[in-house]
Order: sequence, then C-alpha cells, then structure tokens
Amino acid sequence: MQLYEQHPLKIHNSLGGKKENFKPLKEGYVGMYVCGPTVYSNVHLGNCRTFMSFDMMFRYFRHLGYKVRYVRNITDVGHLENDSDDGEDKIAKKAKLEQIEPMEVVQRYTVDFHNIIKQFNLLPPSIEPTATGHIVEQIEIIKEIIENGYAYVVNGSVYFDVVTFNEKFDYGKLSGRKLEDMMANTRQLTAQSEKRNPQDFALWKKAEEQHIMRWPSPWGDGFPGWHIECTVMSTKYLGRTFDIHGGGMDLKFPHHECEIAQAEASYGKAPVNYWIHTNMLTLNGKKMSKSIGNNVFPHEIFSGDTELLSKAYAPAVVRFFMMQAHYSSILDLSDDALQASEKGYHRLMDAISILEKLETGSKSDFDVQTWRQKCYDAMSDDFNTPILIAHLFDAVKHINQIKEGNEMITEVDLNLLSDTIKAFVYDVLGIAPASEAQGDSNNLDGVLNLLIDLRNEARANKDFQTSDKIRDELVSLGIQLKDGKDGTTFSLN
RNA sequence: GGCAUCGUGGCCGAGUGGCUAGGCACAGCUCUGCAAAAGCUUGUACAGCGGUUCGAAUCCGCUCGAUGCCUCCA
Repeated sequence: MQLYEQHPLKIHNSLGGKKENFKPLKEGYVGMYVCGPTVYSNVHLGNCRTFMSFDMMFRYFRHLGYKVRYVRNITDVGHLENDSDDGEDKIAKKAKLEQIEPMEVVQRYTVDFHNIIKQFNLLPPSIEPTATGHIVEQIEIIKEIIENGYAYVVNGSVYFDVVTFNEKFDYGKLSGRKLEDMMANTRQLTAQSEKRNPQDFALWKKAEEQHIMRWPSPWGDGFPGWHIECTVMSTKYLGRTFDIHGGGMDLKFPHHECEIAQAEASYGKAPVNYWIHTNMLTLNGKKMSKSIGNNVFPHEIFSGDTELLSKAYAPAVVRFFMMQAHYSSILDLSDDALQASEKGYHRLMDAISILEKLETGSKSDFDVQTWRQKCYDAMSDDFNTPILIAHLFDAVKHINQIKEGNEMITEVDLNLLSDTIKAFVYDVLGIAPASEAQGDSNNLDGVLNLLIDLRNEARANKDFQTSDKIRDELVSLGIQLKDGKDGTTFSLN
C-alpha cells in the first residue's frame, strides 16, 4: 500500500477557487507542469520562491509514492517587449544591448539559474524543455487554431481571436474576468494596430529586419508569441489533459488564461485539472520585480553583501524561512524575519543531530504515531508547510526533554521519530542536512573535541580565564559550545 | 476604473463558528564557575462599523487600508 492511499491529498485549485480532493488522471502517476524562468537576466529571490514551492510539492508527491513527471520549461524566446507592432523579443533586445549572440545570453542565465537553484537544494525536474527547441510544434498548433477558426493572419503575424473563442468557450474563467468588462475597460484600438480587438494576443509575430531571433513559418519569418510555448511543451510531455499546472500568481492573467484558450481552441478540451498559483515574495511590502528594480539576488543573501541585511544567510536558512509561510500567502522578506528563521532552523537541526545520542527506555512519553499522522495531515491539506513545521517543533521539544532525562522513549518509537522527522525535513521540505550545510569534516571534529577537553581541564582547575578564552574565541569563529549534563557539544553557525 | 487576494499579539506567520498553532524577541525561574544551549512559566491577538447566531477573529454587508493583475515579470 502506497502512502498516498493512506494520506489523501487536498489541493486548492485556482480554477474554481476551492480545495479539492486530488485525484490524478492515472492512479499512482502525477503530471505537473510549471512555468519556468525567462533567461534574460539573473533569477531573483522571488523567482526562487515559486520554484522552491513547486519543488516542495514535487518532493511530497514523490514521498507519497507517486511517480511524477515534472516538466519545468526554460523560456529562451518569445516574450514580447510591448504590444506595439514593432514588438521585439526580450532576449534579442538584451543581446543587442550587450553586443552578443542571443543564445549566449540564454546560456549565461540558464547556467546562473541552475547554479542558484542547486544551492537551494531543488531537485531537477524530469524534463526541462526550451521554447526554442519546440518551434516546429508551436507552428503546428498555431495552424490548428487557425483551421479551427480561432485565429487570423495579418501581415505575417497570427493573432488569437478572443471574441470568436468566447462565443463557444469561456475566456476569463481562470482569472474571474468577463470579456465584456475587459473590453469596456480598454481604450480604443489605435488605427494602425493589426489586432481586431485589444484582447487578442499574438500566437506568431512577424520578425522585422533587425530582429535576430527568427524562424521560418507558413506566415513568413518570425517568432512565437509568449503563451504558445507553454501550451505546446506541457501537452507534448504530459498529454492533452494533465493533472497539475503551476506558476506564480502574476501569470494567472493573461498567460495561463491564454494557455487554456489555446488548448481549447486547438484540442477542444480543457488542458489542466488542477491549477496551482504561488504567491509573491515581497520586499519592503512591494513585489519583487526585475523591471522596477525592487529585488534581491540570491548571491547577495548568501554573501550578506546588500544593505538590506545585517549578515549573510545560508541557502538552507532561506529555504526554511520560505517554508514557514504557506505557498499561497504573500511573504515579506526582511532581516528580522530571516534572523528569526535562522535561530529556528538551528534549533530544529540541533534536535535532529542529537537523535542518535538519545537513550531509549521501556516506555514512551511521546505519542509518535499520532504526531506522525499530524505531520501527514498538515502536508496533505494543500501542502501546509507552516503547520508541518509547527509539528516538527513539537517533536523538537520532546527530543530535548528526552535528552534532559525528563521524558522517555522506546527504541521503536525513537526509530520512527527519527525516520519521520528526517523524511519531512530532508526529503519533503528539502532542507539540507546539517553536515552538508555546515561543511562537516572529521578533522574539525577532532580539533574541537581536543579544545573541549582542554577547556574542561581548565574548568576543573578553576582556570576560567583559559576556559573562557577558548569558548569566546570559538564563538568569534562561529562555533558555539554547549555545556550539557552529559558533557560539551558544539554547533557551527 | 475593473478583477483578484488579503488585513491576526513586539516581529514573522498558521488556523478556525464555541475546546488557546508554531517560530523569533521579551521577562522570571531551573541548570551553569559565569555564560551560551536546553527546560519550565507568563503574554489571550485577530483593521473599523453593522448584521446573522445561544456563541464570530472565523459567515454576510459596508467602510478604510495593503498588495497583485488588467502591458513583460515567479
């Protein structure tokens, strides 16, 4: 029996706005697509939060025993700079600015993205397709949409006909908008626009002479519109209808709305059963955004090299900080909040590290079975990581009590406790084990144990000057000694 | 202007029609040579105004405020 049978999962579906019981199309398998980064600049921390949230979901699905195909794309072409007719591709624009090949820009920032994501301990997706690798498929689906009567060609460009589409399908069902309202709220089209209606969006854009990223198509040389790549790459690898589609809240409209429209206009059916949208990470109460410059880069956090922070924070601490908030809530980044998380993180990790040293007894004062169930209940209730973490701290309390000799635990329970807490912290939350995060080494252990011995000798001789010197010097090196009942231990910061 | 989300104790952040999340900070105590760590104890918050209810912070309405989307953005 798989874990997913014992712990049924509920997911908040953005389409409809309700929590629903999760039922995959094929039992035991999950298909999940997440809109990945546009690689024309470094990822900022806000981007990372989204990918981290979906990484956590990916991990929990796997933990539950599902076989998951997780597709996260790389957008390396296609974002129109603006809606005007000379709209050019963001990546191409950046390339011209820096006098290099567009694919060089793509390469540089893709490498940066992978590097950062790895430090945050994200698992690689099953497939990471690129938009430029699927031009042929994009052209094919555009042809289909034209044949079905939901798109029109103007002067080498192809536009999706929202009004015609809306007659048969419902444009706006994901974002809760009505086409009439949208049209009423839009200014009149300028005379020179090619579009029949301001709400129409580009499926294919004609490339002007100076446009360097271009591909031949039945409508002339050009490049694909922003929304079509996701429709193509998701359905190609997951099927025309698949389980989960995720992305940041800011993509709900128009991007995801358009994806639904494109899929329905071509294949005639809804592409996705469960839409999941993660909320924004804010900085000073405002959304992080590349375009307005309100952002923090991960390397600035890791190095502490920013005016926003008083010190550097390890990737695992940042990850723990993010997991303390629900994925669907706005999270505001601040130095105070990170500091609080860092302390909590160390408390949790210290408890895990003393698990092996605990002595077992004849009975348990801690109901591990019930606690374990609560952990699953939290995660299975729309991936409620903050509640899970609250339960983990409940266990921390008991672990410390057992260490102090105030409580007892049986060997069986201790093993279950140990396995469960490690599974949730390491495997599900994706928080790196202490040894990895702290750069463990046996040499260091040996040296520290020697220093601890020397200090304890000094203390025994009441030579507190020496003992305090050892302790204080170590603290300034980031090593904290902890005197307990059963001797002295240390932890690294 | 339209649509959406949200407003919780010093800070961060869950949750919910009645039975006190959690973390951090603060205070007292225990332990300690002194600290740190750990443990124990204390904090009764839910924007405002109405309404529904035996009972609402939780449901409904209004007001105020914040944020997001409506043009590229996770």
